[in-house]
Amino acid sequence: MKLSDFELDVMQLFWDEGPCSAATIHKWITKDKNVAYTTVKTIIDRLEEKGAIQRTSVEGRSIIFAAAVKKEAISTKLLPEFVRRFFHGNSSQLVAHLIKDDKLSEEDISYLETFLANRKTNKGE
Amino acid sequence: MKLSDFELDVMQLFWDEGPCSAATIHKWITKDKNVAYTTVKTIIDRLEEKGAIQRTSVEGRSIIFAAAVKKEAISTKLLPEFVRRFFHGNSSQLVAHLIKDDKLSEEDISYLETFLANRKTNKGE
DNA sequence: ACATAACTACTACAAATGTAGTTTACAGGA
DNA sequence: TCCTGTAAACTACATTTGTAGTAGTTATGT
Repeated sequence: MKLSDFELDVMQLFWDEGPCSAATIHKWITKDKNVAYTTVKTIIDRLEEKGAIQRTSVEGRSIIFAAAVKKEAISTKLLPEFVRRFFHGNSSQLVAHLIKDDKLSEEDISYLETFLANRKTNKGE
Repeated sequence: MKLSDFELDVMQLFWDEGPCSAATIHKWITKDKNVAYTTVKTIIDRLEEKGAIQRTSVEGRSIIFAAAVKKEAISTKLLPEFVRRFFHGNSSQLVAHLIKDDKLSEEDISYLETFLANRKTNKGE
């Protein structure tokens, strides 16, 4: 399933905020860019056609949609492609890039340390 | 400058292999997928229009093109967007994802641990 | 000098994408 | 019950993208 940029932005909201109506998505989207309700609705229609979201219920006149594919499923497919394209398929180069560009905040670093520590613990048994 | 998937694949070759002709690019591309020479030529024409590549010389009947934008410039723009989309703008989650998916070797991970440790040391003084 | 192969430039076209208007239907308030 | 506003469904359209054909031109070997 191939999703466009705009479609991915909408999926982002379904993934992060859970099931909701087109009107709600529109409300969120317009915080970033000014698009008509019908534009968002069209994207939602296409996402439904593609099977990326599905109807779960109805609230008044509004249809409630929810993601039908996991974010993981998409990122797991796109990440290797991204790494291939810009880092010769070598993930460690990507990490090096992040480090070099100082993209890792203190918080990121703590998170990673914890993550690595836990990993080691689990490995050990 | 927005480049399509196919355009990025061609840029990849200019970036990695240096200046070359459309015929050469075509030869490389067809290792992966079967497309006509004119298709590749069209992509090259569009890349030139977009200013992503430029003519550097002529060899016989062939025009030699070379990348006019750095790969870094593109990845530096696309990576944050990618991270925003799939990892809440949080680079460490991307790294964690790579580790979880076994995309990093033990060596990569050791390197990362060392980096994290050093970083803390440097911060402390 | 000429023919020919190959390379460029131009044209074409369907599908996808971003964007939004128009029409229809119905939920909910007066 | 009827009106009205809102949401869904459908239609529209320019641009981008992937894909390739055709026509024109020229380097080069004979």
